[in-house]
Amino acid sequence: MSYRHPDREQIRIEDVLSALGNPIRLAVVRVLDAGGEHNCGSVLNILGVTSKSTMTHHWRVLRDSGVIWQQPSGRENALRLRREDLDARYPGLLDAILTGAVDDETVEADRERLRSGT
Amino acid sequence: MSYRHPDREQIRIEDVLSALGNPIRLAVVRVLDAGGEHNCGSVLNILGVTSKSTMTHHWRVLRDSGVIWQQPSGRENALRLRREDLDARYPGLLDAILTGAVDDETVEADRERLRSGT
DNA sequence: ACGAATGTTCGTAAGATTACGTACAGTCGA
DNA sequence: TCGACTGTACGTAATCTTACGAACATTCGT
Repeated sequence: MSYRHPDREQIRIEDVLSALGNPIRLAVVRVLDAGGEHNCGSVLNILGVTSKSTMTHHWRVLRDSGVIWQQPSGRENALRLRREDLDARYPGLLDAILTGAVDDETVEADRERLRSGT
Repeated sequence: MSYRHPDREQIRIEDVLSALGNPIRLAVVRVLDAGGEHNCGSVLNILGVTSKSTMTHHWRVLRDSGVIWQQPSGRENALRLRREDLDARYPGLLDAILTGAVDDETVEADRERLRSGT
């Protein structure tokens, strides 16, 4: 069986934003964007967190908002970022978000360095 | 009395995304971006919705996430989009979102035309 | 066919979000 | 100073979100 995904034209920016406005789901997108083949378990291992059932919820949010493809393949689910669709509908959005997430880490690390020692 | 706003470096992208992942708040940002002087009441009138107390909640979310400035001025609250800070931290993000919101409306209107008549 | 592997579904629960009315605090104008 | 105006604070309520364990369905390898 396969999942229902929104068509490209059915994607809505507010759904994309609220999907990515969650640390776990944003981290998922960063993992998928970094490349490589991924399934639920591999992402779960990389993030080193949460239960499978919790992730099932996050997969649905990401799928329903149009951010990822999730396709059963054997007993696994192949996961892919819908970059082409997102770039077509919202040029620059995904890159700005991914770059911003990296920037947040940098800024956070800088603040940390300042706090402990000079 | 005035409000607590995050410094530019304290802004976090996930907070920005979840703040804007709400139709009312996204609409607020579009109104502020369109220019002109605004206070709570003027935005409330333009959007033509919801109660003042509900909006007080949304002002807080937008303020705490670093999306807007909210400054008491007389008996009103001046509202301004923190475009410089957002552009500095997340280049291209705000424009991509605002453009995307417009695009969503266009796509929606096209789908509507197709549904009713040819 | 059996057992291991992958991921979903279901039930449950704690906490967050959104919404609204009423009461309140501060400011302005007459 | 009094009343109107702007917006917040508080209480309440419905709904959504996030999380997790246990049971389950499907697929793979042997």
